[in-house]
Amino acid sequence: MIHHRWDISPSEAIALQGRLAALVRVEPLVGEVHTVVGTDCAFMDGRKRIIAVAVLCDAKSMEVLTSVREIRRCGFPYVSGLLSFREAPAMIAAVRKLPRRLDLLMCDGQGLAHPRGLGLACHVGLWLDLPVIGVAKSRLCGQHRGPGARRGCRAQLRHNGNVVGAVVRTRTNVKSLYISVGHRVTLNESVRWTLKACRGVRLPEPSRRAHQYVSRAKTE
DNA sequence: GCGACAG
DNA sequence: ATCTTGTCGC
Repeated sequence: MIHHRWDISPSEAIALQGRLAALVRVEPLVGEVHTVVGTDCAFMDGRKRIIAVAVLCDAKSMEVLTSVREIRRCGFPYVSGLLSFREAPAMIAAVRKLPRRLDLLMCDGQGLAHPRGLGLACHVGLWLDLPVIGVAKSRLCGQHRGPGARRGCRAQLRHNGNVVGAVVRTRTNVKSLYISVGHRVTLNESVRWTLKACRGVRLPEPSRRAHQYVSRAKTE
């Protein structure tokens, strides 16, 4: 069963990740991608509440079509490797508020590039049964050679002998991004969509807009 | 014991 | 993530 309780202990969460990881599917996208959604979270009242934002963009122009938000009380502490238990509940609720259908989702964090193969992007993808790409700004696990300095350069991210993601230079001479599969998409498609969505800046447009919106919403 | 550690 | 202003470089 994919759906489960979220109010569990860190040790129970780790055990659960082991079971859920086996359900993640790496497969080509099905059908055309017309819309791409970006999500991001921020904290309010000194981490007492969490706000999640989901921004729906047109896949062709990457223009924003709609955005929604969800505010909840924080129910789980930040623990490296257990990020989804802290952010996924609010993030999932926000995505479900979107009025239109979404074809692809970008999460701010790792997908398969996770110690137990179940990063935030995988967890959200399984729960919603949607194609999800993990777009992280820094490394959680695995090693890699430095990708070239030019936009488009990439390097394999491997962990325990497996390729779990790609380190991608989305902008020349700017810190690279850690891309990995969340669910129902391949690593190559993930990299291509990420590059396609970066309009001259480091972060893909849906993610960048989600970050802007969540920061703004927090101050209102 | 020591260093690493998504957001 | 969050606390925070201006500043250096492409």
